[in-house]
Amino acid sequence: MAPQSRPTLASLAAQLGVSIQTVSNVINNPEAVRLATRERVEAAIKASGYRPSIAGRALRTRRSWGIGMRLHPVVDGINGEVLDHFFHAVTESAQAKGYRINLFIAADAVAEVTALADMQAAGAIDAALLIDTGLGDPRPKLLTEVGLPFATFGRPWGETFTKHSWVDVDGKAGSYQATRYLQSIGHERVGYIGWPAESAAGEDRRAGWLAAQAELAGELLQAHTGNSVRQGSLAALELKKQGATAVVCASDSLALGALSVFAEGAVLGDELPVIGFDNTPVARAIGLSSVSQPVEQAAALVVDQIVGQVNAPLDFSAQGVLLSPSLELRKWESMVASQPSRKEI
Amino acid sequence: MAPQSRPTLASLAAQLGVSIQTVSNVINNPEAVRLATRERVEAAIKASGYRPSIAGRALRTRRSWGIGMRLHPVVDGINGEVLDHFFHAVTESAQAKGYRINLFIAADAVAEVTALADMQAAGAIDAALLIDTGLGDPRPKLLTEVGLPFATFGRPWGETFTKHSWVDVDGKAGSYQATRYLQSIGHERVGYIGWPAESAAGEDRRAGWLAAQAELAGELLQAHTGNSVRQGSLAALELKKQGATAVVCASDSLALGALSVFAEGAVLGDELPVIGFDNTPVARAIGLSSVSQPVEQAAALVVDQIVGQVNAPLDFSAQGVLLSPSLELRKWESMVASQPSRKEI
DNA sequence: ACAATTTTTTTGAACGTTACAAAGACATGT
DNA sequence: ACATGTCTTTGTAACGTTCAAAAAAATTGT
Repeated sequence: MAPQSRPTLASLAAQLGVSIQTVSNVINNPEAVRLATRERVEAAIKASGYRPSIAGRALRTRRSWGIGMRLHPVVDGINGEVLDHFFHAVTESAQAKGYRINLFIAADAVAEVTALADMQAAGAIDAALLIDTGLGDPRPKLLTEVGLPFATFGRPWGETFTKHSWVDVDGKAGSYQATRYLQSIGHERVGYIGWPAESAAGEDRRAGWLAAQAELAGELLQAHTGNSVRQGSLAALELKKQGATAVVCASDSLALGALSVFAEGAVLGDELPVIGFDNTPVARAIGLSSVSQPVEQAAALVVDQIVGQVNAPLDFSAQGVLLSPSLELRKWESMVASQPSRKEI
Repeated sequence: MAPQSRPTLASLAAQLGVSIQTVSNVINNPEAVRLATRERVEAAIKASGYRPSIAGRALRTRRSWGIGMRLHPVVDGINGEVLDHFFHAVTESAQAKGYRINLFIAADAVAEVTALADMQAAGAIDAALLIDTGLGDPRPKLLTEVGLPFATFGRPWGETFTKHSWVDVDGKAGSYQATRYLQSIGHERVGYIGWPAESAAGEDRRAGWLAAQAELAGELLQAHTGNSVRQGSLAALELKKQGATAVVCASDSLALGALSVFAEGAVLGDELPVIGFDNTPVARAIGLSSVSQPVEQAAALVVDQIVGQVNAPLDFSAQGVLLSPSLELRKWESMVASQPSRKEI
């Protein structure tokens, strides 16, 4: 009634001379309304710019259309780009299905679950999306106990608790492909630079290289280290000493470091004997080949899983999907990471 | 009543033998309740794990405690890290004040405003946070017309519409400081590598270098280019030809490129004659000096501004805050970006 | 002991929506 | 004309919360 206030079902109904329920039906159950009435109501809705109140709707239906997602601490930055991309894709997929992403921060896994449970209790979210599952991750079990629907980006590692929906990328397949490629262009002694064995995803990536190199029955040249560029360089130097002529790396950061060792003598346009992981912008800029994760597809699938669970919470057909990454081949484009031959520029 | 359902004010009240309003008061207006009653109610609340329904609350109070924030397309990645950090800090600040961040995506500025207006109409958000203001940005004006409280990270550039709250970092002061530092360690011919003149933030950063170099009355050596590492290298090469001995760059990406030209002959531990901007992890890894933005402070302030506007929408005391960046000085740590002298490792 | 005052608690209504059931309109077959 | 069935519309109630005002209880002063 008040001129300033936003339109509601009641105000529209009064204006049109129909009942509130009829207007509601036009929105939620159009087939139940006679065509003539429907069109009249739809026109009024459009003209008024009416939007259903999510509070009113949530109160009545007990659905918030919110998905809780923890914003992890800023990680390396160079590798966080994959998560960045994933975030974007998830938000897009969720939005397309009518869901909104609710961000929050938490200090650790337990605090994350507590925060999610609180948000659920408050009716702020219908489900959660977990990122970056690790070995023995406690969150899936806890969330299941709480009764909050969820899916994870990252498979369940180890035996802890596996009855949930997840999407992950097959790191093993990626590094296998990368290693085989380096072999195919003439490298027999392909080394691997990766993370400590505690990292489940890291071990997965290592397994692919291992499988490919084992086929050649040569010496296995590998290094476990941190994720910095510097550490990549140091590890690369060591592997080169041991006779490696090329390396597959667990990340682009490590690959960037390895370049300074393995790109020696190469000129712009060459295929570099180093392959990274995650296909970050840095790799693109430099012309570094890298294993690319199908981030958008993963995001779409994980949102599908979440929506499915929200709509059918009883149907406990938890499923996992393992996506295959692809190898992005490139030639050296930029002179970073080694002294360029000046004439090439 | 039902054993499964979550506690509500009504269920608590019934259980305690008090009225609903009393329980509500314990939560929102504790001073109004007698101590003995209050403690009894508080104990029951804690024991039951009760959380107020945000839907019920929002419906009644017309406050959603949501802040809309657009997730921008993944940018360079190497520089997006600043935004990443800002996102994190904003979420943390907002959460500490009881607000939740609602993510969404939009194709362009107009779509962003439309989406925000829709969310406001639906009662999903109370306010918006705009990021990355550009020259002639249409959003502040549009949002003001819509009547949605907001603040921006980024000052209003140009004359378009300035009556709004904002927080920004003084890029000019940062590059001035950087240039002066390079001068102080012996460089007279400090060049500048920046972005095209269309970039308002870029021009701001350039202005600081300009001011510092103008004081020496020497030749002004500068280049406008894109933001890639490669372009940084090319520009650096050109400036070096013209006689520059050091450069200040508009970003760490550019600085990374410039290093391959200006770090020639340097050894690990040297102070590099290149200074970047935004203090990204890459700069940290390499040992590149960089201008650091006070991201967390900016986030806290912009959230303060938003909360202030939500609570006092009539008080139109739009204010801008300009924060000073700091110069992070480093010494060359990693061998990326140039051939390392092998013995140093 | 009682009126006046203050403190504490309760009552009733409303925020906007949808589920459910019932009523009304309309057509069909006898 | 009337019962029967289908299609369309409407009334009532409820989701959980807070506001405003009224009622009840406790405190104070005389």
